[in-house]
This record gives sequence, C-alpha cells and structure tokens, in this order.
Amino acid sequence: MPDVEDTLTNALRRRIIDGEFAPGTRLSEISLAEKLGVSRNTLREAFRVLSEQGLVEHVPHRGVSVASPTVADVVDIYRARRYVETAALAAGSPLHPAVTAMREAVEQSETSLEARDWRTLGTANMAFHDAIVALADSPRLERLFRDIAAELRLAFLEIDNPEALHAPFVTRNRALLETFLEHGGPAAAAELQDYLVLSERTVLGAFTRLRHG
Amino acid sequence: MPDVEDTLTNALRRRIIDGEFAPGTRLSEISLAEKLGVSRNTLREAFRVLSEQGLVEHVPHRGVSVASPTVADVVDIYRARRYVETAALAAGSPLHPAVTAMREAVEQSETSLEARDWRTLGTANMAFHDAIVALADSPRLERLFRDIAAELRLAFLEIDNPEALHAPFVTRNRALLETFLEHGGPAAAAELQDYLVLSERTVLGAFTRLRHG
DNA sequence: TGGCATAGATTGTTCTACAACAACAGCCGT
DNA sequence: ACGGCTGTTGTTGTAGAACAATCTATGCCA
Repeated sequence: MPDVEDTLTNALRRRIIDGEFAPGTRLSEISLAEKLGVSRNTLREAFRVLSEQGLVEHVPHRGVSVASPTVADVVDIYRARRYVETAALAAGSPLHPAVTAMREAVEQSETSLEARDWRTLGTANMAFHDAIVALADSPRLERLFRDIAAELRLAFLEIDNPEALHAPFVTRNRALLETFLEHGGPAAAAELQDYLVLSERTVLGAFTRLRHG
Repeated sequence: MPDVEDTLTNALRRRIIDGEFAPGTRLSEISLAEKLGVSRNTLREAFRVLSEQGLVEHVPHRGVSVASPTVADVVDIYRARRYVETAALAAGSPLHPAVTAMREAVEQSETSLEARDWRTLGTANMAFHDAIVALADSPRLERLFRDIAAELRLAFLEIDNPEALHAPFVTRNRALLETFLEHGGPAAAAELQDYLVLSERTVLGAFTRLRHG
C-alpha cells in the first residue's frame, strides 16, 4: 500500500483497470495531460510507474498504450499465480488475520453471484486471492500479485464475459476456504493448484475464442 | 531484459548496485542531474522507475535516497527467494538451457574463489541463482528476482564482508547442481531450501553485528 | 532550555522550446 | 500500376526556466 497520496498514478491506474481506456489504446501525452489537467512531465512520470507495473506498454518514440495481454502473458501470469498463491496458502496459518478477509471475500462473492452483479463478483473474487497471498506476510510477493492481478483484469476486460469467468469459482472459493480451515495449508494448496489450472483454462478458452472467431 | 536502450535508468541502476552511492545516501535532483548531464525532468523519470524497482526510496517532498534494506527487508527478500527459487528448481527440467548458465556460474564462482576475487564471486553467485529462476521460464518471476537480487546487493554492500557472504556457498552451488542433475528438481529444491535458510542466517548475523557492535 | 517564527533550500509542477524520431503522403522511376 | 524514396507532419524525448508547496535549519524570544 505505498503512496495512497500518489494521486495521479493511482487515478490513472484505477481508470485503466476499470476499463475506461480499452487495452491497446494509445495514450497520447498531450491530449491525456490536457484531459487530466496535469502537465506532460507529471504525466510522463506516472507513465513510467505504470509501465514498471506492467499496466501500460512503453515503446520509445512511439508512446505508451494500455497493456493488451497476449496468450503468453496469461500463461505466465497463471504460472506466477500458482507459484505464489499455493506457496502462501501451504505455509499459511488459519489464525492469520487475512483469513477474515478471505471469509469476507467469499461471502461477498456469494452475495454478488445471487444478485448477478458481475462487476463486484469479479472484485470479490480477486479480493479472495489477494487475501491468500496476504497469508505469506510478504510485501514483495503482495506487490507482485497486485501487479499481475491488474494485468489479468485487463485480459478479463477484453474477454468481456464476467459471468463465465467468475461465477463458476464462487463455490470453489467457499470449498477452498473450508479445506484450509479444516485440513490445513498443504491440502488447500493442492486444491488451489487444480483451481488455478481450471481458471487458466477458462480464461485461455475465452481468449482464443475471442481472437479466432 | 526490457530496454537496454534505457540508458539513464540503467546507468543509475548499475552505479547504485556497484556501490557508487552508499545505501541511505540522499540523491539530490539538482546536483545529480548536473553531475550526470541530464535535466531534472529526465532524472525524475528515472527515479520513478528505480523507486518501483525498490532500489531507491522516494519520500514526498523529501526526495529520493538509495534504499537501505532493514532486517525486515532482508527477511522478506529471503522469504520471496525461497518461494520463487525452490518452486522454479522443483519444476525445472535438467534439459533446460538455463542449466548451462548454472554450470557456467558454478565454474566461474570456483575460479573466483581460488583467485580470492570476491567481487566476481558475488556476481557469479548471483548469476547461479538467476539461472535457477530462469528454469521457470517466467518473465514475471524473473523480474521479481532481478529486483530483489538488486536490493540484496545493497544489503551486501553495507555488510562489506564479501568473503563471509559468498565463499561458503561455492561448494554448495556445485553440490546443488549435481543433486538437480542426478536426483531431479524436488530433491534439489529441498536442498536449496536449507541453503537459503543458511544464507539468510549468514546475512542476518552479519547485519545485526553491524548494527549493534 | 524549549518553543516558535522566519529564511533558505529542495521538491513538485507547469510552461516553453527544440531536437529526435516515426508514421504518413505524395512523388518519382521503372 | 507498383515499389521505393523523400519530405511533411505529428509525437515523443529532453532541456531549461520559473514558481508554488513543503521541509529543514537557523536564530529569536520567553
């Protein structure tokens, strides 16, 4: 949670994640600076930060565009997720404060599913995995996860079928939480492994369907 | 390997890692820009990148200083290393091209040890672990490792006793490589786990000795 | 001595200017 | 008509100056 004060970067970040600028969109320095009411220099500094975070792509002399994850990116993101999340869960303690966040996220996702509110469902789903990573108490792993989760949201934006992406995993979230509490980290980690493989397959399926037909 | 062309950021990065600016040193925008022959704006952009990479710390209205890892940072870095490196090694294939890099790093470290060249020994040692991470074929994990390895180098700089930090691990590097090739990833991962625990203890010991006496 | 106000220095941001480069359009020759 | 070349145009990259906002330190006063 570094720099809540970092207004411009965070504002841009939120707008990109919320889909205000579609993946692949070119972000012109001049027009965007004017639109946001900041100078080009200030905007360029924000661009550098977002570029390091993988949210925008910066090509010298060609400007920045909103990142548009490829299939390879999605594969890599899920590989990293499997490494980080399963390790965090396997070594996590059921007494860790993050468990509360996990429970709240599960309940929120169930509520959202019932209301068919796919937007908040997606957020709750991600909050669940965020809580899993928080079990590790590692700022650096949390930061990695924050960045790849943001990238993944961009991929979700392109697919634009949130129900298929998130709805099937609500019951799995609940089941995973119960496994963790009743049978411990290693058992839950094994379950999470399958969970993530399935999730990856879902995303990749929608992705290739999108690109080919 | 993004942006070898990114001259200023990379130049600064190298100079910091090489210890030209001691950890904790405040980097004045005006004087450093003048020294490097660039404008303040350009330098500030580089600062933002390095700040995201964890190499410098940026405090609003107080400027940036070279990061000075605390004990908590070292602990977190080693936690992340254990997660990432053991996972990469466990799932890695002995046929992966990175194995060549592992072997070369081992040989280089043995040569450096014999020559008592601690500088190249430290580099070779890190190259060995870099190659381990490369087994995972994950750009995002490689990036994470690159950043935390750089941070760790800053900690090493403060300790300033490279022989104690690196020499004991040369034989372990060779042993780990052989375990990996002869008994496979999982066995090597278990060995690496102990290796990293020992390495962490070495660093933390030198660290607390440094701070207290 | 301790607290406060002022002065100095640094960062945050904007603006302007121009060089470097890339994309595009039109021209030329074949 | 087509492919390649060249100039035009727009954008990014960088520099420099200016000023506001904020921190730091000095020195004053009680």
